[in-house]
Amino acid sequence: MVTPKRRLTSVDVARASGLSRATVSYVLNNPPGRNVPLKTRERVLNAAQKIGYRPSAPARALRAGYSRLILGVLQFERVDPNLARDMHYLEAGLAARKFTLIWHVGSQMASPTHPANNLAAALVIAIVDETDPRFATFLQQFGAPVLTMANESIREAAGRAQVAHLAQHGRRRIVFAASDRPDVQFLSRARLSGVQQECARLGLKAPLVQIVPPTRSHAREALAKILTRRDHPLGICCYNDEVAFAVMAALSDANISVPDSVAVIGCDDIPLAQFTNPPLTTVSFNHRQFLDELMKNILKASGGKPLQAVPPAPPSVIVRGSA
Amino acid sequence: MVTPKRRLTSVDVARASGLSRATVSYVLNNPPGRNVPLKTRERVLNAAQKIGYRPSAPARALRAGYSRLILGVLQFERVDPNLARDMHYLEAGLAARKFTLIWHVGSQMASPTHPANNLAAALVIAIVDETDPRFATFLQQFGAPVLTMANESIREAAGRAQVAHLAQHGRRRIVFAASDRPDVQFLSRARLSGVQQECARLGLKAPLVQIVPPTRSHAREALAKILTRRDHPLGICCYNDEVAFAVMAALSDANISVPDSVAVIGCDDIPLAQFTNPPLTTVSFNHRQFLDELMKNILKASGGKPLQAVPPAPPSVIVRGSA
DNA sequence: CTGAAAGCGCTTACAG
DNA sequence: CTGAAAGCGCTTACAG
Repeated sequence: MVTPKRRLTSVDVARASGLSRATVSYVLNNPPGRNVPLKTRERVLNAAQKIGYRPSAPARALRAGYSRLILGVLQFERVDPNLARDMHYLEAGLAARKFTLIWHVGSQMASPTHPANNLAAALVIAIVDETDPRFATFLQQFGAPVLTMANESIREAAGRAQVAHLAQHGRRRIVFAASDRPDVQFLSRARLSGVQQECARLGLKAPLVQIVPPTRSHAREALAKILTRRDHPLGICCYNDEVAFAVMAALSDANISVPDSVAVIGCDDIPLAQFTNPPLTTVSFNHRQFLDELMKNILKASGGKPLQAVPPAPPSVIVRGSA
Repeated sequence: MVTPKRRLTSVDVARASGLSRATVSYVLNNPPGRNVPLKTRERVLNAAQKIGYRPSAPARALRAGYSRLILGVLQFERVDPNLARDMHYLEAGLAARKFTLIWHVGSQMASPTHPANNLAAALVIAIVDETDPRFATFLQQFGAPVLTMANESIREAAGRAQVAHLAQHGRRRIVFAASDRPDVQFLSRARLSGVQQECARLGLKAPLVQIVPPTRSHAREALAKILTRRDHPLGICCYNDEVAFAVMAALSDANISVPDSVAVIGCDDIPLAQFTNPPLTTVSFNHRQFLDELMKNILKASGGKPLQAVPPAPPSVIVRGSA
């Protein structure tokens, strides 16, 4: 006789184990103050395993009023190998506490009533432009407390560290090489602000700002004018390592020696940074400490406690050769 | 009088609009064969908007037995700027059809009964190592049809295209520069297979295989022996552009001119590829066409139709200077 | 268009 | 440990 295919429920586990639905649930959820004998536990778990039972997350979430889902929001463009490593670390920590971290990587700002967006997440972690007011609205739609990870002060600190390093190595004229990507302008601004602060503190002239397009020929043209200024030893702070690659290529094309004539410093320490000629000096963020704090904060917040700001660890300079 | 905070339900919308719960649902879901007059529609939508109603996804999923959630599974390490662009395209297309694409990026293979993993997704799109049998088990736990995107034939085609280009430019001795990253070995193998096929087809000797570590000094050492072989004009097919960066740096350190002495070709066409000296010749995938096919397939599959393999478009060589 | 109702699968308080 | 039950919020078939 052929039984029609049907979702397996806790009733099936109860039947298969010869126990009650209540006991099945107690075993599977381990509520405090309910000690099911080991033998009974095993009967339940074996039966569940045997018939291939998987509890329904929607039903659970509906019943509980919340889920153990944590939703990360970011754009794929923001993912670099370092961030990837950090996110694995974060996810492993959350998984150990039975939270699942899933990601919304979209640029799609769907309507708030769009049900598919309503995941009943316990918490939203946003790695987005917190200065963009549209994001506040967007994040609200998920109907969960929001923890914004992006952090202005750490970005400014990176800019300051770049200038401090260049100044220590005798550069008196600072250029900030900005990205032309619209989606990172807010990051770029914060970093520039740090560069400006440090120039002022050290008594240097205000930095020149030059947007560097992401293609070789355009980067070359963009930098041509600035490179004729040789009033002082030039140091170029790049928005990030990608921009630094473009700057290094432009300098190479113009036969300008690095770091003798012009020093270049990047930001992020991507794995490819060591492969420029000369290898790229850059700024590295110490995220580990930050993530540990963040994790504590997440666990608190998903338990209903209010969120608090997490202070980032200071960035450090990785000296390689370009500055 | 202070009302206690409570989740808003469709009952609240019914009350606020002075209509019935059934009507609210009909307006919000637009079921076929139910034509609610425009005026009534507006009353419902305005009320929902006004009180800030957001339907409960878990309740909906529980009722419907399925969700409009599509779960993508990949590792952040696999994300490059090109993939990011493609995924935005895919997501926008799905969003237009009211599907939400979310991502599981973890390496955590949680237990199948872990409820948080049970999202009741309509479909799972996996960008993973399909040759790793553990993934099959892992993906099953999501309890949805699985569409594996990774595709052996396109990878082999990339390897063949690399060799064809090098051979056309007079290289008779082919080296395959492999990655040492454990997580891409299966990709690397497929690409090598394509390289071997094309060498055989063109009557070249079987390619030498050299693992290239991702640090400059180790890459240099690894390539030292191979570079002494000058029996034939050498062409190096790199597993991807990252490996190509390491190879180019090693050649530069050894004062070997590219492409005169040794030609180098990458794979993927990452944005930084143009910034090596000389700029990197590489293989580019035409994903757009593939994604359109994939989208059709997804829509079919989430409607219960069986999945079918999607043939990829052939890759093309971007000629820049290194080969 | 309304109103009353069933039922998706789950957890949990309750009486035994 | 069981058994019967309620209720999370939703959609939808039904009679009116």
